[in-house]
Amino acid sequence: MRIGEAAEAAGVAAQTIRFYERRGLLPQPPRGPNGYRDYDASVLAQLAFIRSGQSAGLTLVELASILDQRREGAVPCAHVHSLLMTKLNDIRTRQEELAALERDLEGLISRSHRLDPADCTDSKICHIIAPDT
Amino acid sequence: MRIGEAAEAAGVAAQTIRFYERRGLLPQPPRGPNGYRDYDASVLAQLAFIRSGQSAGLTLVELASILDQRREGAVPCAHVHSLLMTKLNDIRTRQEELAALERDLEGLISRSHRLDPADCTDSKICHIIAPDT
DNA sequence: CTTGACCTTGCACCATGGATCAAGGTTTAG
DNA sequence: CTAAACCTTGATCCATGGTGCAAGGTCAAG
Repeated sequence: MRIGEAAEAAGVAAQTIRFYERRGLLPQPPRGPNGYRDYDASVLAQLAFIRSGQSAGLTLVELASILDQRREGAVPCAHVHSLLMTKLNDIRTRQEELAALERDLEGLISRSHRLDPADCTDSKICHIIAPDT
Repeated sequence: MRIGEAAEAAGVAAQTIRFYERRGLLPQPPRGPNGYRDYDASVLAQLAFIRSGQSAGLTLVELASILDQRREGAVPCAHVHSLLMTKLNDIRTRQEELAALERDLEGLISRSHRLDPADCTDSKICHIIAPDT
């Protein structure tokens, strides 16, 4: 199976497959006499895995580490579990940051309703966004 | 006031000031006979404004648009208000995305407790992260 | 005169996940 | 034979917000 067929079957661009190979997510496939990459069906499972992993918020580097373990013959479950736990923690932290930012923005917006544009002086540039009120 | 003094007074690196100038956030200051930038105090207000704007989640491009309006003599209040509203919407959307991702991750993690590593076949790569269950 | 601190410019680099282009080789169909 | 469609490599670019380096000019103190 050539790269274009694999790409179409997996729903990604052929360039993306080469990119994954360079990044170590996919192993280097055997080549035909013309230098073309010759894939077997397992590449489709790996591409599907990458997609699922990405939708779970894992980065390509993290997915590469999982695929590496797999290729070395290990069962990556424990590693995956710890990656997922870390990711979940990151997400919760990010959520708190966003919530804080949301409160800030709501404050600024409600303040903007009380302020008079005429009071917006050059020196402040914008009195809605004022240096730490 | 030279760039180093301005940088120290504002608490940013001198290179950052040059970077802002290139990005259009700061106007090109007059130069001394030696070619050195010669700032007046207003640059400090602008730097402070940039910091506040950033902490409100605005990008440098957005802040540049505000500062541009200011320099053209306009009162940017309406523009700022619309930027803030858009930003607030973006944040809420992002929060929902993160919440969905959090639920997905929790599902995967709880599933990982029920699964047996022995069932983790090569073809699936990792049965915790399985192509769309 | 020399040293050190400051300034100038321009360019390259960091991570992220690819997209796009250039210049050429191959294969397949008409 | 030729054109289209596919493949190869390598390089460059996107946005974000800077950081760092190199090579040189300037200025004040000792």
